[in-house]
Order: sequence, then C-alpha cells, then structure tokens
Amino acid sequence: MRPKITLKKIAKEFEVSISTVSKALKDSNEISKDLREKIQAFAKLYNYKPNSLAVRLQNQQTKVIGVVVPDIVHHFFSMVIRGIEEVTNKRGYNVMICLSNESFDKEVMNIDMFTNGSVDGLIASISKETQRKNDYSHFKNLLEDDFPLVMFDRINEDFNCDKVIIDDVSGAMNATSHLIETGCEKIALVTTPNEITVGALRKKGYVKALQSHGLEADTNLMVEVNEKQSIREQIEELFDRNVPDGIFAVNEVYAVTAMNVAREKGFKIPEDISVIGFTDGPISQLALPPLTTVVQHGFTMGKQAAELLLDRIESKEDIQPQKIVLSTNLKIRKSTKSV
Amino acid sequence: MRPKITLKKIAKEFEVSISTVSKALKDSNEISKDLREKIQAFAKLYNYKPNSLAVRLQNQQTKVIGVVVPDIVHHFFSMVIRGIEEVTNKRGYNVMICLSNESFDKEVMNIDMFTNGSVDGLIASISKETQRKNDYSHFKNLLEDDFPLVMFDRINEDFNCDKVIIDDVSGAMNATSHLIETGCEKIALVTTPNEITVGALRKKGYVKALQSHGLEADTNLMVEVNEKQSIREQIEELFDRNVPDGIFAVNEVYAVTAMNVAREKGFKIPEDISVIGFTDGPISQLALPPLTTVVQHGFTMGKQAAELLLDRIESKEDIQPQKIVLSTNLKIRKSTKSV
DNA sequence: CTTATGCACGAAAACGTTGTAGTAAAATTG
DNA sequence: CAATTTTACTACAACGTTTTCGTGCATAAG
Repeated sequence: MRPKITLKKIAKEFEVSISTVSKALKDSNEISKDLREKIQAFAKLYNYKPNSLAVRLQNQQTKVIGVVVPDIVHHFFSMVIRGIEEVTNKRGYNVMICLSNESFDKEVMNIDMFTNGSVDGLIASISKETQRKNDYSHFKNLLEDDFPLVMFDRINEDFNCDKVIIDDVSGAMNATSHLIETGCEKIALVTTPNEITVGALRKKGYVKALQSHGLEADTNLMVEVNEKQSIREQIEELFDRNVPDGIFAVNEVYAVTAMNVAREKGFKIPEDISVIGFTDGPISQLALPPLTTVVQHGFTMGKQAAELLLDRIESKEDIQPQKIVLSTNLKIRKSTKSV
Repeated sequence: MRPKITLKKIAKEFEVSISTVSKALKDSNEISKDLREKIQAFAKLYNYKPNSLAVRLQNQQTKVIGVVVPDIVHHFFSMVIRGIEEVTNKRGYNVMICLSNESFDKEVMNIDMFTNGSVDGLIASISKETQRKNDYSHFKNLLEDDFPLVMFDRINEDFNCDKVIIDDVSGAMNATSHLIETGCEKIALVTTPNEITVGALRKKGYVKALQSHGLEADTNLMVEVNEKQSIREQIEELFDRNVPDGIFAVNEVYAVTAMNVAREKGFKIPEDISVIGFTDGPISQLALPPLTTVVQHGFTMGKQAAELLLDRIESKEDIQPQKIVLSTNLKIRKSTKSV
C-alpha cells in the first residue's frame, strides 16, 4: 500500500510546522489566507485524511460502537443490525459487528476485544450457549466499569443496563387467542428449549391465553425443538401423538416446517389446521399460504437500542438504565381462518 | 464510564517508570521477578488491557478489516460475512461492517470512512445503484493507492484487484440444461435488470443453454423484474403472455414467487411447471415443494475473500491480483421433474 | 517615540503504547 | 582492587493528531 500522507509530510513540503498545517486544514484564520489555500489544495491533491486512530486516541473516543449478535444469517437479527446502522450513521458513528455464533467462548472473546478501547459502547444479544450455561460474568464485568451497554431481545433481567425487548408474552398471547377465537381447540406449541428466554416467554403467553379461555395446557401438544436433531421429525412426532387443529410456533422456520408437515399428512391449511409463526420475514411472506405471524419490529428495535446507547455515551451525567418494551402486532395472512 | 487504567497509572502506583510497567507486563526479564509479579497481579486485579488505539497507532496496523456490502438482510450476503468472520478471527483480525443499502452515496461514504486508517484492508461488493450509475471512482482511488481490496460477487472486471466470484454463467447453464433435460420446452427466465452484473451473467448462461440445445431464446418468456413494483404482478404478467413449462429464476425470492403464482393459477409443480432458483437459503428449503436451486457457496466465498485479503495485507512483496471463480452446483429437490 | 494590538506562525504537551538506547549500581572476573 | 559484566531499571523518541501557549514582527494607537 502506498504510504499515507500525514501532516508531517505536508509540513515538510511547505517548510512550515505541523501545527500550521493542522490549522490550515481546519481553515483557521490564524494562518494567512494564502498559505491556507495552498496547503488545502495540496492536501486535496494528495487525498489527505486525518489518521483516524490518532484522532481517536487524542479525543479519547472512537465514534465506533460494537455489536455482538449470536447470528447474522437470521432475518430478525439482520433487521436489528440495519436499524442500528441507520441511527448510528445518522449520528456520526460507525458499527463494528462480531458474531458469537451462539457460542459462549466466542461471546466472551468478542466482549473482551471490544473493551480494549476500540469502541465507545456495546449493543449485544446473548448467545444460546450462554443462556444455557447461565454464566454472565463477562457482561457483569462490563457493568462494573459502567461501560455503556445496551442489550436487546435475548437479555438478562438482572442486568442493570439499558434493554430493548419485545413483549414476547403478549405477542404469544395474542397469537394463541387469535387461534382460539377463530375456532381452534387443540392448539399445539412448537418452541425452543426453556433456557432460551424468548422461547420460555412465548410459551408463557401461550399457556396464559389458553387458561384465560378456559382451555388446558396439554404437554402432549407441545414440542421443544432440539436443534441438534431434525426439526421436521420432531414435529412429525407431535402429529403422531396428537393431531392439533392449530399451531403456534415461536419462529418462522418452525411454523413453516409445521405447515409443510401438516400438508404432507394431507391436512389443509387453514381449513383443517391453522398456523401462526413469530417474526415476519420473507419465509413467512413467501410461504403458501402466506403465514399469519406475530411481527416483532426488529428494525425499530435496532434503532431504539442505538438511540439508547448513543444517548448514554454522549451524556455527561449518569442516566438511569431504561427498559423499552416494544409491542408486537399480529399480521393476519392466509394460514389462519377468518373470524 | 469508569476511567480506564493505563500504564501511566500503574507506574505512578508503583513509583516506577512507564517503560518498566510495559516490560513487566510483557514478562520481560529485564525487570526483577519480584516487581514483575507485583505489577502483573495489580494489572490483572484492575483488569488492565492495552489501549488498542495506541497499540494500533504504534504498530501502524489495525488488525481490522472493513466489509462493505449492499445488504445484510439477505441470506447470501450474510453467509459471505460469516465466512469472512471465520477466517479473519482465526487469523487474529476483526471485522467492521458497513452497509451501503444498495445506495451509491452510502457506498462512497463507507469507502471514504474506511480509508482514514481505521482498517488494514477492505472486502466489498458493489451496490445496485453504483452498478446502474457505472461510476467506480471511489474504488479506483483505492486501487491507485494500492489499498488492499478484495471484491466479491458483484464485481467490476476492469478493476485490478483480487476478486472472488461464482461462475454465474455455468450455474445458469446447468440449471437451464437440467430443465431442458427433464422435458421442459418453454423455459421462462425471471431475472433482474441488465445492469446488475450477476443477473446479466445468469441470463447469458440461460440463453447459452437454450441455444446449445437447439432452442430459441424468446424475449416473451423473459421478465426483468423491476423491484420498485410488485414482483408478483410482473410474474403474473408473464403467465398472461405466455405460460411456460419451466422457470429459471435468478434468486430464491423470484423463484418461490413464481412457484406461488403458478400454483394459484392451478398449475402443479413440478408436473406442469418446473422451477429452479439461485442461492440456497431457507426460503428454498422450506418452500413446498422444496426448491431445486443452483447453490452458490457464500460461506466459501467469504472465506476465500478473507484469505486473499489477509495474504495481501501480510505479504511484503506485491502479489499479482487473483480472480477466484467458485463453481456452483445444482441441488435437485422437488420443484423439478426427475429424469 | 513608546506601548498596545494584531498577525502569522512555531513549540510543546498530550493521548497510550512500544522499543531502543542508555545508566547507575551490584556482582563477577582476572 | 580495578576492570568487566550483569542486573534492574529509566529516558526518550516515535506513531499522527489537536490544542494551548508562546513569540517575533509589523502596524496602530496614545
């Protein structure tokens, strides 16, 4: 790579001091107009840009924020990132993304790396393995140092930091209620293992909705998908045990898989079985019939998280950590019956 | 945020010089074992980490690489990013991602930002708007400065830089040939406008396959989807004009949409109409019937791009730019007839 | 003619680190 | 016991900026 041009080199060229060059480029009128213009022209010609490392070291702020997400190949997370990008860029920051790949060790490494001064703050969502291990010491260290941190979606309620989540319980309740209200009586739940907090919350909403309608929660109608095995087979087992007339799945992959299983077994959607998913991505939209889903506004979530973080970074005083709960809404398409 | 601990502070604590502390932490035996251990213990206690900005400024390398992609909410791009992450992390680098959102201006800004010394090199894929404008001055500036740059997927052949692409032409040829060989005679093409290079290349492969089988390319069977309007309607128009018995679509969204349109019009897949897509994502896998697609190995592409970039960054001599062409393979599922 | 006021620039410190080149004092050698 | 080596440290420059505080010199004011 061609060596970068620096103030020092420009200074040598004009036989002036570095400060003069710096000021000239800042268009300070401490420097004579004549010299200023010459220096500016020269800098432009050689495409001078202040070395950002030096500037950041000087200013003691990086104007970069870090993002740690479990996965990027995931409609919801990528929408969140897009939201984050949108507001950070608007407010003059850049984003550095690291993936934990749902691994505890990688998450710890990422957090560690980010706290060496490369970013002004962090937005994170907890990996599945971390949730399973229930070991949050890496995050707790951050909080002890008052490091600006915003958690989203997969959070830990105990942390004293800003949080942005969606109302998983009511989202699931609304979905389940909708199934009940459109005539379903045997509603299955396809969810994650209980360690995944959002899965657990959505199950809670499902159960709550059943109870408030006088229905009983039947564990025979619930599948906790173990992703190490075939999702499809686990759902087929549900059908072998007990054929539902409605299915609430906690994400779009489970929902569409369930729909496909049902159809292959000869059931019609939504006439025989209604299906509702969670997260409104292209999978739901392009499914046939298009899937009724609980839409969680990932983009908004990212924007809000970023706003919280930047407000915290930029404020001088301590501000009390906030918890923003975004509500979901039910996007009714064709995989459920009309009332 | 709690002020970060620095060498200077540790030095003051022990009433020694900064260099002593630096060496003690590097476990140099220039420092007495006794003092070394005390300093190390103190540093660990206060969770000292060398300020990465200072280290990077000193070493004149950031150990960070930049990635500019048009979109992140896109299975292919996110797989590429995952591949990039995999090898950069393994080789001790971090990744900074910026999205151009398919916008020319944002792409220019991103590139500009990255060349202020914040990264050691760049991996990029060109935005649609840039391809339409055909203005590549921002990239050309990079190359003039010999800035380490690797382009992938949406590239410009004229650039004298490392490139990783897939063999779009043969991918499309294989797909189209497969349709012909399984009995299709009126094969439609659903593609992007011609400015999008990969779309143009896939069209080329489609035409080539037709010709080599003695079939004629019929513009009446081609749709160039304008994404500002409804994808669905544009495909419906194709059916109104001319009902095909095979469809080759240049991405999974177009393919599944086409499949859905066909089915709603009462055609059976694959009995009446066979469909092949491009890119093997969840949309294809979860479609019903599961979609036969040309799989482009995004993860491999990311890995290769990262290897090329890091090799270039780390080598002292100039290395000749390489162009890696990854071949695709046809994943035959249920949306096409068997031979 | 002296004193204030601009003007146009330079010197130097600071950000936090690393590495080289010293330098006293202690220990070893002849 | 002087000469040498080793030990255990410090000083300082450097990376590229920014910014504060000078400082000569010319011009204007009293």
